[in-house]
Amino acid sequence: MTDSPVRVRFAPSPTGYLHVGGARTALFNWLYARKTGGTFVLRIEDTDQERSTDAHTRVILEGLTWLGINWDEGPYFQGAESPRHRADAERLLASGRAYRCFASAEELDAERKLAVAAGRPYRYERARWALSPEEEARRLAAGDPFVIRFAVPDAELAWEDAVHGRISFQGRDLDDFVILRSDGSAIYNLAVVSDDIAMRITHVIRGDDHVSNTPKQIALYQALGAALPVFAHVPMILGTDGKKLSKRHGATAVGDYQDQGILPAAMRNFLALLGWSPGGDREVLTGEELVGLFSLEAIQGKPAVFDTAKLEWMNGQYLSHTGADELLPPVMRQLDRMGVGAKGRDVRALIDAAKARSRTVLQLAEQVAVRLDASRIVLDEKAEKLQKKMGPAFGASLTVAAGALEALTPAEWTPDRLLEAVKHAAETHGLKLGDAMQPVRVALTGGTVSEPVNELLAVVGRDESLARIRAAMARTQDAAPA
RNA sequence: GGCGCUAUCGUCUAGAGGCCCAGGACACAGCCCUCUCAAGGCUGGUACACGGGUUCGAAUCCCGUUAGCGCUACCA
Repeated sequence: MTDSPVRVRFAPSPTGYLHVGGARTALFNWLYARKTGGTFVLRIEDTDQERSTDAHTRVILEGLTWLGINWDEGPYFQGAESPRHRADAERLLASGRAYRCFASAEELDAERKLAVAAGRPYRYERARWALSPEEEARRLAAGDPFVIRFAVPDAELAWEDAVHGRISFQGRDLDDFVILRSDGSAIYNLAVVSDDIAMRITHVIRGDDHVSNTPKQIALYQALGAALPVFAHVPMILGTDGKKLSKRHGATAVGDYQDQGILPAAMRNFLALLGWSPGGDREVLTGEELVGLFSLEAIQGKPAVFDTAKLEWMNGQYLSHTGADELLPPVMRQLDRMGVGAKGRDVRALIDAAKARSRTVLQLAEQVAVRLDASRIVLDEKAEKLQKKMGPAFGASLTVAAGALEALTPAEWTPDRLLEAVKHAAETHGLKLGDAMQPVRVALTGGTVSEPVNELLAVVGRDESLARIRAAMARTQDAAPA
């Protein structure tokens, strides 16, 4: 089994967007495939006709692609495999491992309700619904609807889980579950096993919520005469309140993070570290390192809380270390959305100026926009406070700065010369460097935080910088009491 | 209720019997650097759920308790 080439699969059902939990499961499968030189198969489990949509399928594929998770085979659609599912059910029926059950859903529901009302656990009893051969033949001939149930063996159903170690269930604790509906379509557990066998899947890496399906599936593999794959059940992802991550917790879809300006590489790195650790103190890892270090056994057995603050920190790390060329497309897209044109400027220089102080592409684009377009300047709280605190000195500083800067020719408008000029002006007027710089920063950006002021001036440009300083001077004069 | 999984700082985790009166990262506080902030550096607080064993020795092994989570459908 384990000596045959590794084949793993990610099998989402297209009934919603690509959840971060699903994305992480996909990532683990992908990492394992890449690590072992195996094959990563994508299978869409669209057998729930009611809830599955093509739009969801598309979003899932886009999400995976965005994360850089590429698949080697597929996407296959489970719905197309129903003839094989049915054939497998028939085989089980023929071999006596499964049987027809004529109990209707209504009858069963009624019994269940009764049991619950009486406060006792409900169990499906095989004997309770058993029919004599004659009776079964009669109802079959009459065309009565029936489902096919799997006769769960009274035996231990155990496996060596790659993340949890040995897990064991007793067959007698499991009900005879339905494998084929009365309309002839397969139920999940049969469909999955049938597909995984047909696709020669060697390692089933999936969410923890499938642990209790596994004994049923193992019994099915055995009854179908197929070798068992290795199972690896990865724990759930929780919200900050310790509950399973859901819409209530805000962003849960991969697309949400894309919209918030998270870089795919950062998202991938963060997701990989959620429930898995390479050991030691490593945090920021390249895709290659992730692949090289990955192992199923190092996956954590307990659920992990999704910490947005750490994601953003991680994203900031990537933002700082990613070149402007690479950041240009997402920033341009965002500027576009904001309705800000590049005006023939080299946006890459602006990206380099602002990326170290941004945690998301959104923040970065906002900073680029301010440097591009004066109309986006809005005094923030700290800037207001500074201006108030400095009083007339604020305007005076600007006047000093303007004087020194105007003396510079366009050719002299370089970071070095700018720093020199401002320093000199500050000295001659007895100003502290900070008192000379901060008002300029506020005039140029509306905030008290930015790259060094001389670099800011250089990147905004001579005419534009001077215009912004003059505008700020005018503004402070208006605000000053008569 | 039954069955199963899990249990180290607020969060992500390192730790596979002595190296641990528990290490790193995020977050938080302070300091340094500095025109501001970020980055970087330094410092600080906070954790082995509880109770029994086993052992010369337990965060690490065993049992129990408690808690959280999952499953318990003609959903996937």
